[in-house]
Amino acid sequence: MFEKLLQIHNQLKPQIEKKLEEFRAVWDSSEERVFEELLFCLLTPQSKAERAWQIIENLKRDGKLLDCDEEELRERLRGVRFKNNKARYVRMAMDRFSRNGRVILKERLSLFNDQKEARKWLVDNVKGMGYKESSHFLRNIGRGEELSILDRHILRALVDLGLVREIPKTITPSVYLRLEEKVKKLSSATAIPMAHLDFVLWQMQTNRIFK
DNA sequence: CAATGCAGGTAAACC
DNA sequence: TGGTTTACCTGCATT
Repeated sequence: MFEKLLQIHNQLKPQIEKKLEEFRAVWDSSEERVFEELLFCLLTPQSKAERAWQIIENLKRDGKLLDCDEEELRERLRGVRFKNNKARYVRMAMDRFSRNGRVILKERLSLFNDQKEARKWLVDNVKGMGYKESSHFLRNIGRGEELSILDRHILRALVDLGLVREIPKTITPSVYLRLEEKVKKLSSATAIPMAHLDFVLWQMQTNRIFK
């Protein structure tokens, strides 16, 4: 039934595990490093990942990763889609997670034992972060192995596999959770870990090397 | 070269 | 209360 999936998984397994190892290293590095990933996930939707990182590097270089004027952020976010809204979200994230030049994001996330609870908290408390990007963020800091990042590529893969009839027009939280359950079932059925499945489905859909 | 369509979404208004 | 529509508003490929 899912031979293709298993085949891709076997082929990609070493790469995936290496990647997951890097994600865990992010969590172990520093508060600032984790905060960078949060900003990245705020900026990246429908924008270029390289551009998002470039902006974050520039903020770091200028000592403005934790505190930057919103007006200036708008300028810095040139090239990012919906930059005005996102500049506001970034500013709000700085307000919420930096105290006296220190980041208190890891500290806050440490309070959660359950990844889904952490995600729910992010969705409810970080403006600009929905289910997809909250899952993306948690994965990127090594705390999202149980979560699925349901972007349109992954959803198309689920449709191709016959697990979903069609891509929902609007993905509300409840729809997101229902779709994630399907991925979980697929994970169980194939014995491919959830954390691996996103990469496999992504690869299956785009047929490109992921970075 | 201008017009068009769409891309790893989210918030908020609307019924 | 919860699903649906609309605003946000850029880069790039296609026609």
